[in-house]
Amino acid sequence: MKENTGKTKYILLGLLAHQPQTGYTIKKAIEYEYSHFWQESFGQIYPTLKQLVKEDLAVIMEGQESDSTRGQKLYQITEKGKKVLITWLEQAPEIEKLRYELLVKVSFGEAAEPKVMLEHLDDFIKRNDKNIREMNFFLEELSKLRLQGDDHTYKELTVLSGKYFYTAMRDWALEAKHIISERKVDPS
Amino acid sequence: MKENTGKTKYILLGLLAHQPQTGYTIKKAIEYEYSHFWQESFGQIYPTLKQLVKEDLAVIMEGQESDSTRGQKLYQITEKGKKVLITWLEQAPEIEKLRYELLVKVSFGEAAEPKVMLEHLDDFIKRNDKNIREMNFFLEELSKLRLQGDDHTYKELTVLSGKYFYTAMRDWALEAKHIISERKVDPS
DNA sequence: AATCTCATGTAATGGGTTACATGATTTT
DNA sequence: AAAATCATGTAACCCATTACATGAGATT
Repeated sequence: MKENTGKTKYILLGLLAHQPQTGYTIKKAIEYEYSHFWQESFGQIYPTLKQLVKEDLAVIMEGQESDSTRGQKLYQITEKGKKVLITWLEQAPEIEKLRYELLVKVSFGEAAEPKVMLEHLDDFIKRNDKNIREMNFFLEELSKLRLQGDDHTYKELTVLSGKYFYTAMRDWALEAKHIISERKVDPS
Repeated sequence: MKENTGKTKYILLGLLAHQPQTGYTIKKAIEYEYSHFWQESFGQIYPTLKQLVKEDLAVIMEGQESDSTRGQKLYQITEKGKKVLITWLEQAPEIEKLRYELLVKVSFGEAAEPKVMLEHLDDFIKRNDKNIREMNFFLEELSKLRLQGDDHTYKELTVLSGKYFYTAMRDWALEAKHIISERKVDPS
């Protein structure tokens, strides 16, 4: 088995710290709540869960399953796991590197017809608009929960970051389209 | 040798379309002008250049080196290479996936002391401010070149995207700090 | 009965960074 | 003479996705 010095381990600990879960529900949770800034595949999740158990950071909750769980394994974080999680949270996060294929294409825009980049930007704007609507929807949901005394401040912050991010990208693309169009009309 | 179905190939073609270059100058160009949205290592660049030659997308410029080039190989894009580049530019870019460790940590913020996330956010704000200043500097430089009749519209667009992006991230972090602090003072 | 979703897991493959190896030229 | 930079390249390793294999339970 691999050593796994990466981040998957800590994401899983963070999710297990919230509530005991199976590999499958962890995957679904990441897809639903983290996909705009993080992703994990089954190929990472299952081996890493095994690793967590091996390192005493999590245990499989045996017995007392009320309903007949078919084959699933419910993982629970240990005290040691909580400590490891907190230590990791305190460490400075890695400086983020982006890989934005759209921007690479735009940078080579001169080599193509202006229409090509304008179309890519249109698609990009649509995508970002969709994401902005999604972020707004989540913010409303979280705000409702808050009124019911159910606080999710930190989750809200990540959704808010998505809103800021997608809005900035959309606004940039609108300006970029404008700049390219101007130039097309008046190539002085 | 690897097949390399990835993007490296096209980035190199895009850079070679601008001017003939060596692997080394390509690396430096990517570090200087692309690092905020793309990166490549020597371990990718050199094998890919070989591959380009093998596929007739680039050739090594032999002879006529005026100054004694020590061991370096100057690569030049071929007509076939230009066609392949244009075809790639026309294809829709891959939908971008982010991996933002800071946001993962923030999402687990409840498990740590508020001070921990506030400090991470402070660092993040500083980093973004630095990047914003850098983008502004680049924009000024490009604007000067423009006055001299040297157009870099598409390059400017990518720098502008950086400015939008880093500004949005900084503004979000400022609001996030505010929200966490409010909550700390008044934990009703 | 067939199909869909739940559920776990492994193997193959790909893509990328880092470390290492080598040597020339330039700067201090 | 030593150190820094220029310059190319390979090997090891790591991380991650995808494809595949298996099977239970639920739905049509």
